[in-house]
Amino acid sequence: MFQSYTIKDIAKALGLSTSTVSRALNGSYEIGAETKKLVLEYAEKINYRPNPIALSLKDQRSHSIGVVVPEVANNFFSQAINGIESIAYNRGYHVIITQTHESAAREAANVQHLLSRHVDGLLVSLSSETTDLDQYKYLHDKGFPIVFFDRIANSIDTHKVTADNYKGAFEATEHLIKTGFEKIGHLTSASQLSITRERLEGYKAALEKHGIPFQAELVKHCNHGGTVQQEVETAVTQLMQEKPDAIFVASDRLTTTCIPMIKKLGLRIPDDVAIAGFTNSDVAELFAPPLTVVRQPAFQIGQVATEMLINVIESKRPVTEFTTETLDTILIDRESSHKA
Amino acid sequence: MFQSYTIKDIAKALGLSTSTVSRALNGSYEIGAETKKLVLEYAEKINYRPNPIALSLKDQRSHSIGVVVPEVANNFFSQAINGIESIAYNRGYHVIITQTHESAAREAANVQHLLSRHVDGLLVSLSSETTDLDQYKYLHDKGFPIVFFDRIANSIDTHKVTADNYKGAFEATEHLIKTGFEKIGHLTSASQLSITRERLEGYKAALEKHGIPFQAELVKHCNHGGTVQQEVETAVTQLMQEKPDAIFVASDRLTTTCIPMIKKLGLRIPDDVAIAGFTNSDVAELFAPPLTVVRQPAFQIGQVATEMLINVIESKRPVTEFTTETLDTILIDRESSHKA
DNA sequence: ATGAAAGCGCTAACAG
DNA sequence: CTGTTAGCGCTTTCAT
Repeated sequence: MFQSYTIKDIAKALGLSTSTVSRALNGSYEIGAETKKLVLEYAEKINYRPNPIALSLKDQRSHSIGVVVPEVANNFFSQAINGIESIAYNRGYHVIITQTHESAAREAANVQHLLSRHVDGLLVSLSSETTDLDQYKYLHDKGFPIVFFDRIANSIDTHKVTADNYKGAFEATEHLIKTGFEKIGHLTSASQLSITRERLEGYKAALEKHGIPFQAELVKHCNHGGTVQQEVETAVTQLMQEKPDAIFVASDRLTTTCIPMIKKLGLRIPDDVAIAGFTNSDVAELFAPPLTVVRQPAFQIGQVATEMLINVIESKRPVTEFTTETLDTILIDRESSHKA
Repeated sequence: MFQSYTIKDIAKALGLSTSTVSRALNGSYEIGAETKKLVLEYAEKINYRPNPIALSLKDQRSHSIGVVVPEVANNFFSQAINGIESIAYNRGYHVIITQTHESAAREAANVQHLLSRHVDGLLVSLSSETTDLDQYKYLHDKGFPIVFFDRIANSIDTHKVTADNYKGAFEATEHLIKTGFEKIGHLTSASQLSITRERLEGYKAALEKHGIPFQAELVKHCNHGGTVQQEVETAVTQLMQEKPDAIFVASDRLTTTCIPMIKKLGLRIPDDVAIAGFTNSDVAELFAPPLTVVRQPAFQIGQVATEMLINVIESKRPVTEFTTETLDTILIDRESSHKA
């Protein structure tokens, strides 16, 4: 359909062999200076580009990395993908993005799909439904490069990158306490997710530090992470029956979806109930009221994870030492958490 | 690094030739039923997956499509990408996404990069800086499949998919007029963009229909489409000096960025100035005040564009008939456009 | 210093 | 019905 020049074309045009051309192009030393110059100039002239597919076939590497995320149309993930792209592009990899839509089955299918495409490594943020990590364990044991980010798999010893969820949650909760709220609810995602656990711990720690007893009935989980309207509605309704004076919301989607529901119940924010939540929305400032948020360094998380992954991929020797990078969150204080 | 089985492994294990195995796998008729069964069962058992790279090399197709968009972290584009992915995935293509960040130079580099990766076709939404379309013309003339979406190139006769920008703008403007506003400003992006032109036309047509004279000083352009804060600030300030009683904003990013600026000028929405604007934000309802928006069918636009592109790619004969699909927008009426 | 040839995984034309 | 062979574009021995 769209033909570009090959090494053969150059060889023919210059009366050389393909191997000579190849050597010239690759800056090999064992080659005549003038021949080399000739080849390079001609290649430049016809705008020669090596065929990456042929290269991949040769060295068994696709120069692509697979990304598995719950949703693309989500502030956190689109920003993270932005970071992933920026690094991958510079290091000569392309990125294949797949979405799980929070389904474990879809996630497994995506991983299979990516493997069949021979990606060189995987960047994964687990779906909220995922409990079975066997496929990742299997791959990792075989030496296949995997880096988890954001929603990580604790039981697998590989590179991981997250925001400091514990600290972010701690700060948000403490902020609410210091502002004067006493009965603080917690709206969060599926309990098996790492982010859910870490944020819950941060929430608990802040309560404890300030001598507020933890009450299990003030914590409500949404197992589909806010993608199912009904679920959030139920959780919010139940939570509000406990009459908390503030809520700390633990995920991007939940933070935005819970607000209209609270309003629907006839409650005013922050007069009846204050809100602080994790979100990477750029427009939280424009909300009624402007939203107090914990913001994750999504772009950097994407970048760091990609750096790590490509380092593993390009490592000469099998990697056995793995690290977990934790990046700071930012708390932005706005009206939704102010005392009436 | 991570080895999977090849057709050769199967051939060896079963004492057959690779071509027989290939035929069995591809369901060729000229093959013994039992041999076929044998091969298929064994392939199934070892979870054989054909190497797509080898296939690509063979038939000179990469089974990947290149996407060129301004930004990923943008409501409209992330939703469109979602649509692109959904179709591409089902039709066996993978998607390589690149971002121009509204730079023409970056756009040209991205196209080159994608071509060097031998993508089978291109899905393009132009940057606001792009005026030179020569590279696209050249490719298109050579028969290379390109589909433009959203921000299209009028001078190139290929498939295109857009929202009905004219109608969307007309409806929004007419809505403002019918609500009772009389001096309606228009905040929009770079004038060379198709979406800018079409929306401006819709705006003008609505004014004309209702006997309101068009005033050029009520139209302000932001050449970087809202990515540069300063530019929006200048445009908004200048526009407000004309004292419009309503503004129709013509792009996603601008709609959200202009709001804080208007507030900063001490103006209340909609009491001092009403707002209606294009945006695909999911949270426009939560704004203060809730925002009247024109919403584009971003997901479908992505889907339709991808369908078209893959059809061209897979067409046996050169495609010479091109169509432009126009999808309806939705006007959602909320407080920001209500009369005091 | 350069060319010939093999091989990466797969398919298809060509023999049998 | 099945095996042999060539070839996609490129690199890399192995010869020369």
